[in-house]
Amino acid sequence: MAKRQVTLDEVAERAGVSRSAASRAINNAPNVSRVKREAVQRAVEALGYVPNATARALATQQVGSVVLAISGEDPALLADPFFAEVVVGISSVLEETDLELVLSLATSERGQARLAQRLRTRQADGVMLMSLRENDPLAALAHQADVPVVFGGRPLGFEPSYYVDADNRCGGRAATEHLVATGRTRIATITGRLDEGAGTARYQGFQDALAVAGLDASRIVQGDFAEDGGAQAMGELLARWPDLDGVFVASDQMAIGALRVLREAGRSVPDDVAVVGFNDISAARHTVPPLTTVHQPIQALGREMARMLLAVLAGEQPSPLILPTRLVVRASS
Amino acid sequence: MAKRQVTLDEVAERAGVSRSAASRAINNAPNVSRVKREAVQRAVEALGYVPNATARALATQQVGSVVLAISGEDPALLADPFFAEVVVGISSVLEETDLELVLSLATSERGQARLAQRLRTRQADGVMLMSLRENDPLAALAHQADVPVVFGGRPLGFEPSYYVDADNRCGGRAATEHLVATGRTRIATITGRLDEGAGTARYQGFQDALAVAGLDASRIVQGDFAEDGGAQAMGELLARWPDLDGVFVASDQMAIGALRVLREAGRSVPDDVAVVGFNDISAARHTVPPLTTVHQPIQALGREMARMLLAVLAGEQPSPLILPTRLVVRASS
DNA sequence: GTGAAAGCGCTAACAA
DNA sequence: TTGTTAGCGCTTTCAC
Repeated sequence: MAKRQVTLDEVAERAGVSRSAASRAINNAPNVSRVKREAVQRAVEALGYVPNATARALATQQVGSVVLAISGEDPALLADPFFAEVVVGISSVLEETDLELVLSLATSERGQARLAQRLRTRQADGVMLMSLRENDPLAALAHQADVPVVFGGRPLGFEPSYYVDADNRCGGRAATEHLVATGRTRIATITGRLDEGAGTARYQGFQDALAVAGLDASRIVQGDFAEDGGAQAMGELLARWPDLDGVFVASDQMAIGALRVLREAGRSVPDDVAVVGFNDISAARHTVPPLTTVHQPIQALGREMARMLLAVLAGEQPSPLILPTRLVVRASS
Repeated sequence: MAKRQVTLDEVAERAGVSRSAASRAINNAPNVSRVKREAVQRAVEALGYVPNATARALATQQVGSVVLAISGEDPALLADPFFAEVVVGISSVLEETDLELVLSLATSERGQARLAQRLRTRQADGVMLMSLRENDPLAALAHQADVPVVFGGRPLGFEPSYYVDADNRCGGRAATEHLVATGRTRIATITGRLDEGAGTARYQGFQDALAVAGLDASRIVQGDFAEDGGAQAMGELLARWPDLDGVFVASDQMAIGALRVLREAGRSVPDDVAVVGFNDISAARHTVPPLTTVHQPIQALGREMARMLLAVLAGEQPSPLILPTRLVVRASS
């Protein structure tokens, strides 16, 4: 540990050139002669020189990292397969660049404060913000941020310049239409959090479809996207509308909880009650019965967020992106 | 964007003190008079000063971040619920500190190279390394690393100073003993990757138990910890030893795949074949039938890794940690 | 094509 | 308790 760092000066000396020449050679700037470039090359190898990123960052005013901030009070949020997939997408893009990914769970007060500071002091070159709540303090931060911000999902209450979202409304509609098309008439929904864009959009899709079909859209219980919440919501639904024959659940995680409750209540799926989820997480294929759900390209969401941020960083002005969703019919409906 | 940064000098000037005084006040060093401290305080507020972390890092030679590196060729690794939980544990600890978490998926050549560089140039204050393979290039890096390294799971081939692991061998043994105790006699196993510590340890536990019971331990197929691998391995197992009546599967993910194959093969679980998994991921409760499995405290694993790293960073020499595992009996056995 | 010199913003040793 | 003075290691004008 704590070996002394080999500095650029040492390389320069060894190569018998000036420090600036060495610097140019290393960052392969154009104005360096062949011989010097090669001399520097050799010196670098010989000395095992590796540039100090911090110093470089200080000099260039570029940090070399971007942060992914996830809002929400529960640190376990990240364990949600949805976010995990998003992270995979993001890091697959970032791996091709020299940027690194800083994970910022802005759950505690402290976490929020830290994030705020980072955003204001350009301690990151860019920020990706996910799953903002309505009136989320992070939104304010984003506005005064010193660095580009890309949103994952459209936040409620304002339209950011850069975001990538899935077509949640359309997906919710497709899911519900499917229930209608398969003959269900007493259709309920377990919504996601209605203070998040994805939650409201999916719910709107639900309303859209039932309005067109002329069906009653009042069977609704609000959930929270998580499994236990889904179970609880299903219980409530069953208690209030025991005659329901179809339910659109705004996330697969909740749908898994709902399936459990339905089973415990002795309702057969899909015979008594058809269930359609949302997200198409990998677990959806293995529920019993396998879950009909709305597929959204989660990894792609992450990838596109990262790409968009890169584009902004490169001085471009990419336009917002809406990724398509599509219904995947399995046995639960 | 790109507001000019307020510097310490400006604060000092505004407060009417020297820069060093300002610096001391801000880092609340002892030797500053009350009045100056407060003057600086006010100036900071008035100017909206926020220290520049990069400059500080350069001066103090402390970066303020730690990296979690996950080895493996598949970027989707992170979507594994196991890793996701570990990350949750880590970040819950880090959130209490001023360190941030850099996620480094060392999957591509490039990723590895970058990580190597970071490790060698002290671009992070510490490193957590997970799921190293035998002869993993990362291990070499870890040795020449300039910064403290904490391992998640014991790597094969050497004993690092700092690691936290789960008691995999004991867990594998408990799982297998349970199969024995419930009367199974033709017991097979789907191992994890045998070039990873966790994989071999669980397999050893399997062997231990069967040796004690005097049963045949030759029914083994190697898996890879992932669901599809588990399905495939189960197929192979069934083909080679159609008479098996119990199987210890070294990860829940693989067990989920195995359950599917058993169902498709018309074997009833647990009547024809008892299945025991490992990890106790949340999905294990919802398989059909619910999965008997070996619980390990995954979030705690992450937490302890982070704590251990903090301890090392604080100059302590924490001893390695082995977290307990325990059998959770559900309906699949 | 090359080198000298002036920073980037902060900390820390030293002298006062 | 205070201020002065060097750095930390790199980039980048600006003359040559």
